[in-house]
Amino acid sequence: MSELRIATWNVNSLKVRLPHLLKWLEACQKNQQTIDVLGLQELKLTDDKFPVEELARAGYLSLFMGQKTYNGVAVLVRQASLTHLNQDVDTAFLQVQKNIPGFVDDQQRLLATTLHFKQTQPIRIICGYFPNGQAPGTEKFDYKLKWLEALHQFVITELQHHPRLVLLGDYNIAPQDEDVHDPAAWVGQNLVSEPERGFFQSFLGLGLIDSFRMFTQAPKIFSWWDYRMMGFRRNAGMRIDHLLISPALKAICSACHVDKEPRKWEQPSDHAPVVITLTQEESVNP
DNA sequence: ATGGCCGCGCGTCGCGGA
Repeated sequence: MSELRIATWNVNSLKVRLPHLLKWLEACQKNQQTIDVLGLQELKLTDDKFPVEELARAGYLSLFMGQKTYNGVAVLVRQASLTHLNQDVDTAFLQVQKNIPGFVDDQQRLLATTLHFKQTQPIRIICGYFPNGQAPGTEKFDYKLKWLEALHQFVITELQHHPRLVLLGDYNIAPQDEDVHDPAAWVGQNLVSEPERGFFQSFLGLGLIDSFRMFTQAPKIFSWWDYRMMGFRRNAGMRIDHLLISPALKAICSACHVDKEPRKWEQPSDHAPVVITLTQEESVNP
């Protein structure tokens, strides 16, 4: 029996958070919870500043698309998890798509790629940093809805070509009231408003499954906590980072959890990583 | 305790984040 772990983490500046990232990857490995694929969001750096070498020394190949100050996404894959035919950057990241086709955007928010593993059949990864939206009624909110509509169309096409698909990232949407620390205070606001939740449901309507809700979870599990007002200490958070999986992956998905540990460290990201485990009977591509 | 943040940039406050 072999396992594959796929994670998402908004690091809120990779420059500041690289030590946390390396420490977390190492800690996971030490705990027999090695991360095989990691989608990162909010790199906040240009491509020339991406820490390719440091991550390579940690055993990971990197696909990334950054910009100055804002946004930026990456997909990391553990080299040792890839088949022997996919051992360098050019062969590891196949069928790369940068941003949403047909959606003109100067913000770097989406990477899609296909990975070929030793442990299991190929998997399509779509890593997104969904727009924040600021507040309903603003231009940024309109942009968020347009981005979501374009993504919805893109995912329809992707599912036709890639039955084994994970749509992961910082969705900036808390899908249900149970994903919000104080639902009454947040009614109609950004991250929980009806149109945003409507788009989240529309992804489920395509057959995607919220991996987190496949399993019994303790109440009040969140993935983001505001830096202000002692959000983390009060567990005043939201669950806005998600891994949606296609039906073909549902049967082998055996766990999904938020790892709060890195949020407790000094100078943390305001988001915690979320991890899914895929369990396969045996190796298929030795 | 009802309120306190953080990262970035030709910056020393304003913006964006969520």
